[in-house]
Amino acid sequence: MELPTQYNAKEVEDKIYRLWEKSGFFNPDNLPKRHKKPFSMVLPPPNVTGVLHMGSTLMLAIEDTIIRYQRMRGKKTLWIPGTDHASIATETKFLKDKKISRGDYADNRGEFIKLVNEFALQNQGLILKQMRAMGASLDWSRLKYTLDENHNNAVQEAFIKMHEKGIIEMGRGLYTIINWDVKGQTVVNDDEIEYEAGKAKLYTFHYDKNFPISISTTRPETKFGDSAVAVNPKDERYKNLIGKIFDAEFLGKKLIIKIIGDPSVDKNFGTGALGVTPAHSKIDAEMAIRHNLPSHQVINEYGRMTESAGPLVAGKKTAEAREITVNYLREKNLLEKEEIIDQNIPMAQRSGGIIEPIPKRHQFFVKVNKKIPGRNKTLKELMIASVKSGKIKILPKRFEKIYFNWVENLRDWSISRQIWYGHRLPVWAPDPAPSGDELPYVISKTKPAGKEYENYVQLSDTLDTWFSSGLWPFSTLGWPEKTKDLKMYFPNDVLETAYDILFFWVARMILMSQFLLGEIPFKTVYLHGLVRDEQNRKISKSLGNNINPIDMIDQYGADAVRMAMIVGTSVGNDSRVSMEKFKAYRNFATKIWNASRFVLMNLDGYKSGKKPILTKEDKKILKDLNKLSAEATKLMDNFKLYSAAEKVYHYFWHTFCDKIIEENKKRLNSQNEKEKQSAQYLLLKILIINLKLLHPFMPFITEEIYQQLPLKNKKECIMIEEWPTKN
RNA sequence: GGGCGCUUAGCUCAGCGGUAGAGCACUUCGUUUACACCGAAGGGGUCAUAGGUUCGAAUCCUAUAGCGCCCACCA
Repeated sequence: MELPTQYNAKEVEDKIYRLWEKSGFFNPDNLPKRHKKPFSMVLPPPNVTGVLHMGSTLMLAIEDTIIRYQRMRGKKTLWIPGTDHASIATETKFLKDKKISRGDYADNRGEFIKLVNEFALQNQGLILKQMRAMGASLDWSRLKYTLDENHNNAVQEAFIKMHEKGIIEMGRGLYTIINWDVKGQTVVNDDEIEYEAGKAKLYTFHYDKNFPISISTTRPETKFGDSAVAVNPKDERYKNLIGKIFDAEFLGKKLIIKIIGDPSVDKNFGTGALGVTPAHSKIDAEMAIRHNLPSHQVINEYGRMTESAGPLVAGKKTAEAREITVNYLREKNLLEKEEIIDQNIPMAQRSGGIIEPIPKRHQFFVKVNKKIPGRNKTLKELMIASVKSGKIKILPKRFEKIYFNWVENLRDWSISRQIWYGHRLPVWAPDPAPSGDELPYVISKTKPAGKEYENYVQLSDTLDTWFSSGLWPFSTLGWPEKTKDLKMYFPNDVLETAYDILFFWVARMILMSQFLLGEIPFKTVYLHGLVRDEQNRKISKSLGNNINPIDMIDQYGADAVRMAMIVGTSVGNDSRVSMEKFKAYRNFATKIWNASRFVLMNLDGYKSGKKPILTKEDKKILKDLNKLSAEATKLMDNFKLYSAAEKVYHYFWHTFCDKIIEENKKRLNSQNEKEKQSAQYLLLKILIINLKLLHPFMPFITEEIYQQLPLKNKKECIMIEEWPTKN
């Protein structure tokens, strides 16, 4: 048989992938009988508008390796593919791309959604194709999308169930301070904020000449909304003022300021007195509730001053208002001090716009500290117990600590978004909404029937995209229906993802699963790190160090790319990629190819199935090989993929090729048929075992060679061969 | 401010209580009919520093220094 000396990955990969797809074995329903015990994972669904990047390449390499290993171990393996509509990300991208705003479609939301959806889906085929190019053995017959009818239904159902139990609640209006993304025109959750290090001026001043205390602030423009000055109750300087109420005139605006004592005030910061602005600070709002203070909103959703900010600044942008305020204070000799301090500026992760804390009505929240009726536990407690009990194992273990730390400090999850593209809340309310904080509303998937609901419309808001993603491990299996898949494949065995979405996603899945199914969503969480370039920089477009994985696959082959991603990458740690690495494993592929070619070339007269006489030396070699298999198995079971890959690599190249093949060349050329047969048997045996051990890592080349081997009991493909634990 | 990591051969990283490891790079040699995307031989580390525990420490403990990440967001 004539094979080229260099392995042509490009030619082989398409052909082999088609062979696998045709075999049907990506779908566990089609696997042979020996595959009984289920093993399931979901693919973290990439954003539908995305393209494959190095991070997703790493993810696919790890997950496919795990799945292929488990499949060979005889598991009934299910790996579900899907894509995410990624509401806020996609809508932001769409608006930017088309240079329009939601306002342009104010009267035609339907049309807007249609356009975003088209925009979102136009690239879906590309990312799916790229996953195939990596060799991912995903069950395409179960392909899901987060806007599928079933998933949509799951989202509505989840909302309804959580609302029923009082775990989802509407916020309290004026005293509910949310993070408002002025640029993106939506509420965002605490963890969607990024802080930019910066400097700010801290101003110390009196509201007016008659006011007895001076206060410090970095945001003078918010002071129009003040309703109190808080001091520490133990602060001797102010003790006797507590409880008094003063009228103050602040740039033409009349303020009624009560002096309150609150232990949260730091005596040593600034003047030790804090102007309380309930409408524009979460901490102040909490204080206002404790002390029963009124709240006045002075900044609106567009980052401009409201009417209640008074005549001199109403309608101005916050920055202008600040300038006017400071100038005024300076002129009137009310400004005591200006100092520069370090301050981090909150920015919206998606839009990059400034975050403005403002009050907002009719917002829904997941209450994490509320006891769930009938279970007497809070979501927080359930989330912690899932991991503390050992039911969920997080790898590497240090992330368990990080997880606990995060969950313990978790605050209520704000889930309403003013985005349009996404899952709309199943909430109906009168249109127009009555003024005031109270809103009569009905929870329903469709418009509630009845005369009294005639003027009800569905709320405009959609749900935080992570609310939807949190359902993924079971919605993909058919939940809320009681499907066969759900019964068989839930909880998932492994959830593999990047550590930077531990909170966003992993924690939310645990929350949702515990609440809705009373069960953990998965048993093991395998976290991988970031992929960096050879200079340890993050890979990003702006740095220009972007490596396109598809180019790498074209150039070096998918197997080499997969190995380069896996070897040298331990669980939870960042890894680096470089051309050298790709090259090294491309060379390894060639080595595998040539060694196999050599074995095949020397099989003249070989009788398969007949076991020849083996020397002591041969037996020792096979025994060592057993040891290797056992070691690799143990490493794989412990998710030490990098280590297993390296071991097999090393054995194949430096033991099998450099020693065993070399030492057997003489025997292969021997005139003694028996000796020749023994050598042929030995080499072929070692080769096939190595191919199996390598298959999860380098599926294409091992399959291509397997297809050409003369074997007894040959399976349809190496993909469903038995993983060698002993030979 | 709180937390978590990392520091081992030139580079990237394993090892995590029993005489220092891998890949890549480097040096020398080799046109052996599988492979030069190759082979053979070889050089190279007081495992960040200082203490401690131990018969024995890269490995456990405590400090120190440098680097990195996450969380909080003091008005």
